[in-house]
Amino acid sequence: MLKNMCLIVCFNQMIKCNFTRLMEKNSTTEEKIKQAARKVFTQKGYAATRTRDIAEESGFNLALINYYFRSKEKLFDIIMTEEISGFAEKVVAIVNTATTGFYEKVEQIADTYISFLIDHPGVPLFIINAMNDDPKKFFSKMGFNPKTEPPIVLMQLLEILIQEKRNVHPMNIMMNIMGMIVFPFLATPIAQRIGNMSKSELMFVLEHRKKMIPVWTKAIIEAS
Amino acid sequence: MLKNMCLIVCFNQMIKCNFTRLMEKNSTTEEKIKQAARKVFTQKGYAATRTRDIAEESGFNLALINYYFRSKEKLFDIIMTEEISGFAEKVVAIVNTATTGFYEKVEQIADTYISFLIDHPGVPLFIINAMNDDPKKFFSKMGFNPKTEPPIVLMQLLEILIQEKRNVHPMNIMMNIMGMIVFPFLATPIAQRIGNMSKSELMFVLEHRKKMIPVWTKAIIEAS
DNA sequence: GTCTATAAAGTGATAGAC
DNA sequence: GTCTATCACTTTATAGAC
Repeated sequence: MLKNMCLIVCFNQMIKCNFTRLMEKNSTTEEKIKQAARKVFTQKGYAATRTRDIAEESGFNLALINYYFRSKEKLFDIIMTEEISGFAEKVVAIVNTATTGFYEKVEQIADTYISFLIDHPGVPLFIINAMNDDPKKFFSKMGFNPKTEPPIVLMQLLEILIQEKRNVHPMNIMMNIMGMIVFPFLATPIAQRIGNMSKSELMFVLEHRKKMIPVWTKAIIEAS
Repeated sequence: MLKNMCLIVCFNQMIKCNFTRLMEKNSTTEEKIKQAARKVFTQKGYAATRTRDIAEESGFNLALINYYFRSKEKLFDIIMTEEISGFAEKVVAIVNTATTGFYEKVEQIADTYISFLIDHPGVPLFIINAMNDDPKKFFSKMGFNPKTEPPIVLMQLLEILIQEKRNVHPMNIMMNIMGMIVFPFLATPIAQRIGNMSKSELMFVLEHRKKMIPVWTKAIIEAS
């Protein structure tokens, strides 16, 4: 009988423990505050958000922000680092594979990124601001340092340009590719106001870009 | 003798007056504060700049900002409006002429804009932030309202796309053109760090873009 | 862990002397 | 017009009760 009781208690403990482990990632106070911070920081930027905004958005008290994260800046750094890795890690893998060719990589990047950005349209502006605000900090958070070898895509592109005797700086091509992927998410208001586009129309245009960016890239290189 | 004195005084007054008129546009206190404000606002954005920063940058006292401009926000609005018109007015003229063709316009815009942006590299990020921060305010300051007819370029592009039976949304082409012009100025840190480019190298690349953007545009359209 | 209350510093704006 | 001094308010951060 005693043994049975013990087992039940043990079992309940186990359930509780696993349940907690499963839930905690999304429902801890700490995590809730982080989610609130991510939302507000992404929307308004560092300077314009007050810790009170984050507290309100999280549903918790102002003091808890400092209890969990020490300061506004430390919290921001965590969010920034996460956003950067979320943005970068997808691409780093693709960009540094030797087994795929250049155009194949462009295809993968365009597809992966645009899908990601459709779900996180505020990320590009957030990242570009963080990058311009403090480049050194940004690239170190990104795990990039001057000694890092240039990514394989860049080498592959260079090879194509040399082989085909194109007269362009590879960075000019890379900027076009990055711009084609990212710019629409910076200029959404233009599309909406001047282009007079509805949300679904914008969606259609963005989906179309996934397919077209590799094609356009090829055309750009061949015209150079 | 009295008459001579009078003439001299008059003459001196005239000199002084004209001299003042010539100088005042650049050396009035008001103008100096505006220049300081432009610099700081463009560098750090509205929320992150303190009126004290502007005062220090201008060389004048904090109180003079309110004396001349009533409030931080009113000063910002003036700067924003000026930046927007400076950025827009160049293009509006080009974009709405019926006498030039589409590709000719792209040529002119690329050339004019990139030259302008080389001298004012902080403007694109400033404008994009202002636009995303408060689109309604932004477009009204820009003199654009929903009733405004779409610019002539857009019509000309549409005509080309229909005539050549291209299967793209015109906005997709416009975003590429805008992105090709503007994106390098948002991503300068990438070029410098990852591309490891010196300032002169970056300059060379940017100059090359002036010529290439029309060519690339044509290639993109023909590949669509 | 979470709250209330408050300290400590910052920030926009103004009054008043010169 | 320009400055110093200061007010009024906001904002980050912490102390201490529960």
